[in-house]
Amino acid sequence: MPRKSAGDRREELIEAAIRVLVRDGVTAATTRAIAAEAGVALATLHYCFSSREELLGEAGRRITDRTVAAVRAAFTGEEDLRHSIAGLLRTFWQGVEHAPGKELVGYELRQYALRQEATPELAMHQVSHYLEVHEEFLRIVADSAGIEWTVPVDILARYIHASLDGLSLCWLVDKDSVRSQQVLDLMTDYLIGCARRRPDQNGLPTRTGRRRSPST
Amino acid sequence: MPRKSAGDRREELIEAAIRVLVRDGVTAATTRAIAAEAGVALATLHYCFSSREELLGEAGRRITDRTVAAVRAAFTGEEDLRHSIAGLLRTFWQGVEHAPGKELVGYELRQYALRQEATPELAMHQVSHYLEVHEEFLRIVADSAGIEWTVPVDILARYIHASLDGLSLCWLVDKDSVRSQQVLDLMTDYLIGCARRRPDQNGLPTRTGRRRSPST
DNA sequence: GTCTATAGGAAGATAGAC
DNA sequence: GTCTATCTTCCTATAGAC
Repeated sequence: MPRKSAGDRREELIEAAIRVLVRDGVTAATTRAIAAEAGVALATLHYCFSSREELLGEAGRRITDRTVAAVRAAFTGEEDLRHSIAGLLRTFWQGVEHAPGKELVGYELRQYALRQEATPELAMHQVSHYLEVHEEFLRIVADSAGIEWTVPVDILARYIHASLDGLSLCWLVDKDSVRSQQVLDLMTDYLIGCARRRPDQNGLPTRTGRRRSPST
Repeated sequence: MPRKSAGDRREELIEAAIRVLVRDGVTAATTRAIAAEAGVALATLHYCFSSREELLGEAGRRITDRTVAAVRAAFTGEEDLRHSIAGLLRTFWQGVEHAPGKELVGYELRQYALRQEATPELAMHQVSHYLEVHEEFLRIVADSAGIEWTVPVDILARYIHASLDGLSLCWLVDKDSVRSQQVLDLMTDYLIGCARRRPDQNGLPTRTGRRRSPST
């Protein structure tokens, strides 16, 4: 009833789409369901978006961005290497256990994008952002704990992303939190083995705390 | 036109469903598409299966069983630990790179099952069979190379499954075979670190080659 | 910009003749 | 056991009044 700009409506519809996606999944996120969730008529949705695919794409990108921003905000490096790495893994893992719906729809959207062949960018968006944030965290850990990685950071980031992603999917199926935690401990041990004391850089003290991406 | 037993038709329909699933994905595997692929009328499908869900469940289970059987047949342990572990990972990885469609539909079916809430067993079937075969391979590697694992085998199996699964999904998106291989090398190194020489068991020679599951 | 109404189609499943 | 024809429901998307 109240008239709003197309931009505002788009906004509301995207948020409504996210709610439906997280609650009921991609297949259930029909244009009708989303319009109903937003409290507007079906035609209004098509006035703001050219197609369901466009809306789902926007919603998907936003879910990724929001998740990545959340972990970015939650994570801080520590001086103790083990705690720092464990914290990195925990930051991601808590997101999974506390919001399984979000995690699940992340997978669904990735496959939705892979099958559409008109939206491979959505899948890439998701993966590349996760890889980036892992790289960033690895650098923070290294800075905080005063170490350097013996393995290229992009490879290590890919390794962490893959392992966490696969472990999440496994947990979504069997909900075995105990064994999952043991696997996380395993990963922690391995990552510690990939670190070596940083050769002293003429007295410069190691920086601690957060490090913002130096150039974007 | 030719009359067959309901059992034979079921068989043909399951195989047809698998072809459609691998080629076009879960969403495209409609009852009509499957019936057409099998060359029978739509009603024949519903004569043999009570619902689309039942048929997809059967097809999904068979895909898993077949994939697991294939890797089982392809893998053999070796005396050299590194080669043995690398072989284990390669056995799975080749399946991914050579048949991305199968891999992708595996993910899709898992999520389909997770959302149906009437078929959680399909997802469990998939995960538990993969975990089992990894456990089995880890034991074969240990036997062949004459080592023992310093980490519980079920945890190590979960770790390998999760990492391979996540890496596959990542590769399906960005197709970065080079970096994926480097991650596999990383995993190999780590697994080697989880092995220790087996304490000599009063002269018994280490068994080499395949080991069939001792009791089933 | 927002709505009601509807086009136009594809989905799962069934009826009933053969 | 197999078919054609159809029911019913749900989908995406649009037409056109307000």
